[in-house]
Parts: sequence; C-alpha cells; structure tokens
Amino acid sequence: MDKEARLDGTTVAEHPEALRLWLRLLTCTQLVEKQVRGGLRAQFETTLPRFDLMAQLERAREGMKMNELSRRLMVTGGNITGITDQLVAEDLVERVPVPGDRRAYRVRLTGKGRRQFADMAHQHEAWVVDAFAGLSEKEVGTLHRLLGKVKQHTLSTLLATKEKI
Amino acid sequence: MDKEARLDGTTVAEHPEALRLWLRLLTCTQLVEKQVRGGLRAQFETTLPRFDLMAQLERAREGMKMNELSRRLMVTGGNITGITDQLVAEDLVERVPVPGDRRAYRVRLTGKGRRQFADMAHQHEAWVVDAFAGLSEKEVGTLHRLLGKVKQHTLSTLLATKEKI
DNA sequence: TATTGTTATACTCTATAACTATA
DNA sequence: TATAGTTATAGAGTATAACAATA
Repeated sequence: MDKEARLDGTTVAEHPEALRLWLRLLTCTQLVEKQVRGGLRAQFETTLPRFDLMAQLERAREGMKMNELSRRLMVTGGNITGITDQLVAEDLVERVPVPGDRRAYRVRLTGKGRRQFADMAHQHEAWVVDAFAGLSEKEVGTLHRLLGKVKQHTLSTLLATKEKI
Repeated sequence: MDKEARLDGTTVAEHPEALRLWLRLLTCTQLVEKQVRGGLRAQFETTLPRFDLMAQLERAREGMKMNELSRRLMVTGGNITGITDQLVAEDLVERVPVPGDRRAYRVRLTGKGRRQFADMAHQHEAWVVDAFAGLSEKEVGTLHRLLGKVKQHTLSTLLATKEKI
C-alpha cells in the first residue's frame, strides 16, 4: 500500500482516490438524507421508507405486488408487510387481491394516499433541488451519468457474486 | 414547476434532473454501503458506525473528545457514549482524562485497536476500490470534484439555516 | 448558567427464520 | 416442492430528554 510520511516520522496509508470519493459520496448522501428525513417527519409525520414505498406505487396505477416492492426497495419481505400495514392503517394504501393467485396481493395508493403523496413529492422535490443548487445543469448531467456507471458496475458485480453462490 | 399532462386530465410534477440525480446517488450509496456493512459484519464482527468512529481516531493520535466525535459523525452525544462503551469493552479504544477539564475525555485507539483498524481499513479499501472499478481515474476525479461542490453548498445552506434559528 | 458526558427510553428500520396458505 | 405473504424476534441505529459533575 502507498505510504505517506508524517511530520512525526510515522507513516499512514495514503487513501487512494476511490476511498476519498466514497467518503465524500457518503457525506453528501447523509447530508441530503438528513434534510429529507427531517422534513418528512416535521411536515408529514412520515419516514423515508414509507415515502419510498409510496413513490414506487405512484408510478404503478394498478399497484404492485409485495415481492416486487421488496425487490425494488431492496429490503426483505417482512419489512414490506410492516410498512404496508402502517400505511393501510392510515388509509394511504390498500391491498387488492390478485385474480388467479389467492396468495398474492397488489398494494396500491388510495385516493387519500395519492393526494398526500403529491404534497410530499412537491416538498421533497424542493428539498432536493435546493441540495443540488450549487451545480450547473451540465454538472448535474455529468454526475448523473457517472453515478450511472457506478450503479451498473456494482449491480453486475453483485449479480456475478450471487450466481457463484 | 414543469407539469406533464396525464391521460386522466390531472397533472403531475415532471421530475427534474435533480430528483433523478438524488435517486441515483441514494441507490449507489446504498449498494456500496450494503457491501461494506456486510463485509464488516462477516469478517470483523463490527458495524459501520464503529468503523467510522475508529476511522476518526486513526487520524488523531492523541485522541478526540466525545463532543468532537459527535459533531464529526453527525450523531447525538448519547450514541457516541454507547459506541465508545462497546469499543472500550473490547479494548479497542480507551478514555483518557483531559487535563484541566475534569468533565471531558479524549477517546483514542489502543494498540490493539490500531492493529485491528489497519486490517479493517485494508479490506474496506479493497471493497471500495472494487465498487468504483467501473470508472477511469479521470472520472473518479470528476465525481469527487462535483460531489465536493454539492457538499460545500449543502453545508453552507445548513449553516445559514442554523444561524437563523 | 452553560457545557461535558451519561443514562434511560422509545421508536424506526432491518434481517432471519418459522409459519400458513396457496400454487 | 416452491412461492406469496405474515409473524415473531432480535439487534442496529437513532433522537430526545432528564441527569450529575464540572466549568
């Protein structure tokens, strides 16, 4: 590993660029996430996972099966049941039976859920636009493109690992 | 705000680039984070917050005060106490009294802690380098620079908000 | 009075695994 | 047997607030 001399004579691992990049990525995400979580709690008494689940449903008018939500939100099934239960209790989503498979449900937004999500999404968008207001349009595009490469590479590595198992 | 007409006559906010960027940033971070958390647990029986705390101390030979750790790790003080307690129990860090202020401690790595952190950091670096292996050196630099702008902008916004309060 | 750190508590989110019902 | 979803449980991580000791 590369070493960098210190004034006191000791050496320290020189963090490669990838490591510096990761720390910065983590910091940025945490900063924006704190803003978003705080706002969701303060203004809508809700949480990010609940918002994320509703965001998935907003783009699927006819709803989405539990296991599809599980896959998309990258959490295990039991958690989807829990979050869905909360949202059902508040009449924001509903479970709809799937014709032809009596084991499965589709979860979809209720009218109330759609209205509330629209409010939240509007605010959420404002927070996010603020967070990236320091970048030009072109820079936003570049960042998006480069992160796309990271995502694609990580996902393909992940798949390769899983196939080996 | 830009609107996009729906078939049913309602309109929906058209997701601006900033929103797409945020979702992608979040996905990338979560993907890498899952790898790192899993690796830390499987190979070192530790967690990311514990690793992060030790990483702060590794760069402060003479240790760091609890409230400084709290600020740097962006969590409240009680949590620092809890994580520190765990690490003290495993002889990885120690609390050192601060001369001249009998309320305060400095937390610093023990010899065992330094050795274990070196192992973990080495593995951690490998995971991170893998995660960004899809990018060229130049792209890593660009990403780092652009995220730097995001960080700076967000932090200055955060400070401005806090000062208002 | 303010600050440092601790303690107690409660809550959300998560994974794991055993379970029921259905395919 | 396999799959969809539920339940129970344990643990990580967090914030809040009351508290003791010291500044």
